[in-house]
Amino acid sequence: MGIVERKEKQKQDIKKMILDASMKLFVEEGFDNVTIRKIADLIEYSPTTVYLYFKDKDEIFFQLSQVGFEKMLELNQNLTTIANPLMRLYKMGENYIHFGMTNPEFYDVMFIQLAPMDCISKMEELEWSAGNAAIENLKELLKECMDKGFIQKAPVEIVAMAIWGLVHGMVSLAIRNRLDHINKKVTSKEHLTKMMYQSINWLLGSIDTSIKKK
Amino acid sequence: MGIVERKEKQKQDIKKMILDASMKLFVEEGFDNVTIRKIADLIEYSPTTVYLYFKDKDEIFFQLSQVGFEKMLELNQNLTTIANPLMRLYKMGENYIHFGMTNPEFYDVMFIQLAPMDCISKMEELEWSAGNAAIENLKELLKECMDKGFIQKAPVEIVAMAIWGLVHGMVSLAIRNRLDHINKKVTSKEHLTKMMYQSINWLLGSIDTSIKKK
DNA sequence: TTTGGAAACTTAACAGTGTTAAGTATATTT
DNA sequence: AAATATACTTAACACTGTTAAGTTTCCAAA
Repeated sequence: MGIVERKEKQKQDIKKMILDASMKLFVEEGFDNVTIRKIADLIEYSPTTVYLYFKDKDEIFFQLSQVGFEKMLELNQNLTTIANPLMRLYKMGENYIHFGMTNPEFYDVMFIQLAPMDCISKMEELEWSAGNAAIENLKELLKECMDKGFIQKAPVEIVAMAIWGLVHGMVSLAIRNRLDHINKKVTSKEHLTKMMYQSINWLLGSIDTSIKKK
Repeated sequence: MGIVERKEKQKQDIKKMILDASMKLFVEEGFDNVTIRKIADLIEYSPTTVYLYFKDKDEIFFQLSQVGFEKMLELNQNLTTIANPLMRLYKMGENYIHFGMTNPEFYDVMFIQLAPMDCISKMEELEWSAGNAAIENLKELLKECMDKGFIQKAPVEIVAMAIWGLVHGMVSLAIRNRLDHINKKVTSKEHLTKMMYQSINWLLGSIDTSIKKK
């Protein structure tokens, strides 16, 4: 059965070629410039071949978003060494913001575009597991913060929504050019990122119950 | 000069017809289903006529976003009667969330879609005045809260970014179907909205310095 | 080794998109 | 009445995602 095995491998190879080509277009030219025909050109197949490996365009974007989640997970490796849960929460927020601001296309397809979610709702048995895992991660960290008395006890979903909302809100506003005049100075990407760090710092400072309030 | 006047009025009438038709498609069928040809069908003109009144599709979306800002401003009339600035801030957040959750298409074009911002950056002399005015509004309210001792003094842009980020983040995640599994229960639009209210309540409770902390 | 059939891939097309150049009516001015 | 300016349309260009039908390639059984 070496043949059927090799065939399967070839199939996976072409699938990967398609995703790599999509990724290249996606990162270099942005979401809207990923077209089936351009992908086909890059891998030197006809456009219809793409449909032999992916149900539709949404599925390609779903797969790209999965790659994004992997990249993000990798970035979060630096959290494991931080013992203090509130500091870990801060660093998590910093990682999130940094990821979004330096990989806007990935961030887009992971958290803004409808395509991947449409794909999930179309395909039975498929779900947003990577996203949900990230949410559960945040919720657990918050629970740890509460249990250890770093922040006041409160319904964990409510706080998680607030904190995720905070970082996602700032990053997505920036990506969609809504923060360009938040202050008088020129707001470069780098400057905005630093301001966001200050914002999460302000929030965590406000809810921190482990330090004496003056 | 009665004729040139009437001509000008007719021109404005057709412009309004185009916007009304766009709005109808936009609200009833969503952003992606607004096409020049469908607009033309509705107003019973040829597609090219639309281009005699608007530079391109982006300009139509820019105009629609402006209508959205007007609706939002109207909604915020209920703030004027609230004396306590922190309560005003809470109600402002509630208004914002309510607006976004009940007018997702408008919210989309105002704060998520790139089209209106692209229009602004293309047209010289055009700027995001409605959005910037809303930001200034928030900043002033925050300053009042700080001056009157309701919340700790902090750089107002940083806090504004955090709070706007918080509400925008939650609403845009909801609109883009990323909050569907934030908890085990079925998360209806109404339920999510209530949770968001609790989130802003949690935040404002955390930063409120006007009440004794236990 | 030849033949049958499955698998892989392409051609051509459908129905749609935003946008524009060129042409035709309509209305106003000279 | 003729010339001109305004309003509008026809036809087309260059794209898009997607699919039905046809072709080529490859592998297994006769």
